[in-house]
Amino acid sequence: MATRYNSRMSDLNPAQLAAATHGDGPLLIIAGAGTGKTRTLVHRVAHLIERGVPPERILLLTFTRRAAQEMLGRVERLVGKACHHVQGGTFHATAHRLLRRYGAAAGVPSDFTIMDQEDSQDLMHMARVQLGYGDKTKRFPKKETLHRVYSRHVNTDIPVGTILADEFPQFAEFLPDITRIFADYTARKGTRNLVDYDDLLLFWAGMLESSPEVAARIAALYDHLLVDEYQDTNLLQARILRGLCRNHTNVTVVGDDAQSVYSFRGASFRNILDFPQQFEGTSVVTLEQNYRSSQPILDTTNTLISRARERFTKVLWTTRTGGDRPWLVTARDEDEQTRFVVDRILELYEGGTPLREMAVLFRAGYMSAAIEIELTNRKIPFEKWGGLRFLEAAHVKDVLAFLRVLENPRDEVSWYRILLLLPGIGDLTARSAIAAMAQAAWESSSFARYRAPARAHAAHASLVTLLDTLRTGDTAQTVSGDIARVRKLYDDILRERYDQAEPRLADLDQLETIAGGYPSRSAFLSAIALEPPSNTHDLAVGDHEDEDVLVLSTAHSAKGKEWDAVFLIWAVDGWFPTTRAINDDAGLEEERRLMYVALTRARHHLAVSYPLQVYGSRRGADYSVDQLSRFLDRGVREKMERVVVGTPDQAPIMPAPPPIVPIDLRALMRERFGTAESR
DNA sequence: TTTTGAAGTCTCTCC
DNA sequence: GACTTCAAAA
Repeated sequence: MATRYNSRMSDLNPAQLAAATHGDGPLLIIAGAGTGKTRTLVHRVAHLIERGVPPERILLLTFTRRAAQEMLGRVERLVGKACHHVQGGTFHATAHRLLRRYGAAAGVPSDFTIMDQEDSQDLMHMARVQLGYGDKTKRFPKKETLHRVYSRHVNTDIPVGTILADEFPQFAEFLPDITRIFADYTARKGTRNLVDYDDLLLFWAGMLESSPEVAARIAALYDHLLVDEYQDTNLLQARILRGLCRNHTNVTVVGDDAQSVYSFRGASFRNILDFPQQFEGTSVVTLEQNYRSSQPILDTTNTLISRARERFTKVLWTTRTGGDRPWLVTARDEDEQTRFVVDRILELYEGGTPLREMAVLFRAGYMSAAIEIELTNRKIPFEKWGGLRFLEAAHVKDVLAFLRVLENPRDEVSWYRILLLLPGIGDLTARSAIAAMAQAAWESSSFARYRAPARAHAAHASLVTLLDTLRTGDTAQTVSGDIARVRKLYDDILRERYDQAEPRLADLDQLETIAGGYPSRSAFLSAIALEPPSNTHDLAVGDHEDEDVLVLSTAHSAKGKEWDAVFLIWAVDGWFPTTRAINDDAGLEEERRLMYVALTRARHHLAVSYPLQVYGSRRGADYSVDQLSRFLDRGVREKMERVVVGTPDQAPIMPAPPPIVPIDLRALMRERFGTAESR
């Protein structure tokens, strides 16, 4: 038994070995980028299993489902199929599983529906309108803002008033109104049997803190807890961990404060810094030897992150020698940038680097549009991670809404969405129908009994028929069968509503296919809310691991990954860092860490590019001259190789004299804070 | 009361 | 440059 695993352990360096074979008690692993963090965690799981810990009593919390699967796959290669029973997934998915099983005991009905972010915002909107904040006498926060404040409050425990004062001072005066809306929002979720993302965590923490019997049962499920990417967890998640540590303190967390990039959802690298205080007797292991990147790349990224205000000091080093310096590519404009990236990709490909070993990274999803077009033209296969998602498309959400009201007749958000689709029904009719159903305690035939106005008779009748068919066929029917039936009604509406119907109909075909893989409607609905397919390839059946496809990804979605060659595009001030963060120290620091994450993905080749001139309407201008990202300061640039493509001194092709737009600080301030200029 | 057209907003990151 | 929201017409 020990032989197999001992031989595997020889792959590890002393620090990794110490972490992997750590006994009981809390363990904090500070792991710099590319230092074999995953390898260490994988070996630790293997070690625990070999030591006799039952796999099903190990809980591995990761940032994405993909990360969990990848790790468990590697554990399997070490210890065999025993690891199949290791519990794993995201915090949210784990919370979901536990709530379905133990929620009832803690007062949470087990048949709830999960709302995604947009649903939550819609429900927030309903609360807002209901309470009479719809009229525009004064500037009042929109549903997105309301939801953001709410979510931050739940995840960080920061009082709503403080959040408003810090981040939305222009809305601070509305605190009492906002509090009322939040109260109504919460009540609505309760009566409609809806649960948002934050509730999943909140109820999990609640089960552990308020109900001793349930808490004991849940805490007794696991002997060892392991958490990956701990720098991206928030206070609520830390509370959950503490709650799980009733009977033992066998909790291992791994993270890198320099890679904390999710503060927008309440994460704080404080969690890492405070871990030793929260768990007494913590052992700390630091991993500093980098196995990923060449020395010149490391020199560049080390310099970049050395500018950070506050961090654990650790300098990554490698024994690898040689390698090219990263390129800093100045392109005349976006076209030149695109051409450079695609040409270089082909060059590397000709040289033997598979497409799968290359990635193009950017700050936000929409920045890859030009590259996508060019790749399509040149017939280079790619997949895109992050950015706008398939499931967020309006037509997909429409179809899902039908399934959701079947699953949860009290789902007000979905009812409203469906009703508005029907000809002859608008806002008012939809609300009155919903009110009638609420009156009838959401009894399933109450919609059929609703007396629709004359012009909506036909629509009402066909919807009643459809829902009846779907309800009665319940037992024998498949989820994709349900969707097919919904589409008999919906496809016509879709053609009516959208200009380019064809690609949208194709999306629905795909949805039908995915649904085929799920045993029940509720399993399907929960799964797609918690683990949405992250790229178009995930949607197709089967695995595509072996396919040779280039990756386009947001910097966020690239975290935890690595490639032989990495291209970071749009390294322009105002894009990366985004303008939103420029007046905010903490935001700027996070942007810097995000760029650090992006650049440290590269093993051998790294190119950072930025176009000098941008055409098109950005703040109303036809044209602007851009500056290199402030993060690539002189010290960083000295570690890089400068490359110029296009002819930058050539006069730009454009109408009229160049209306160069300086950043108007006053306008920005006015936008942020209303009228006052001082601050 | 719904629908349609036009002005206005605001750009992100993810479970 | 896309999507939402607001206002007028059917």
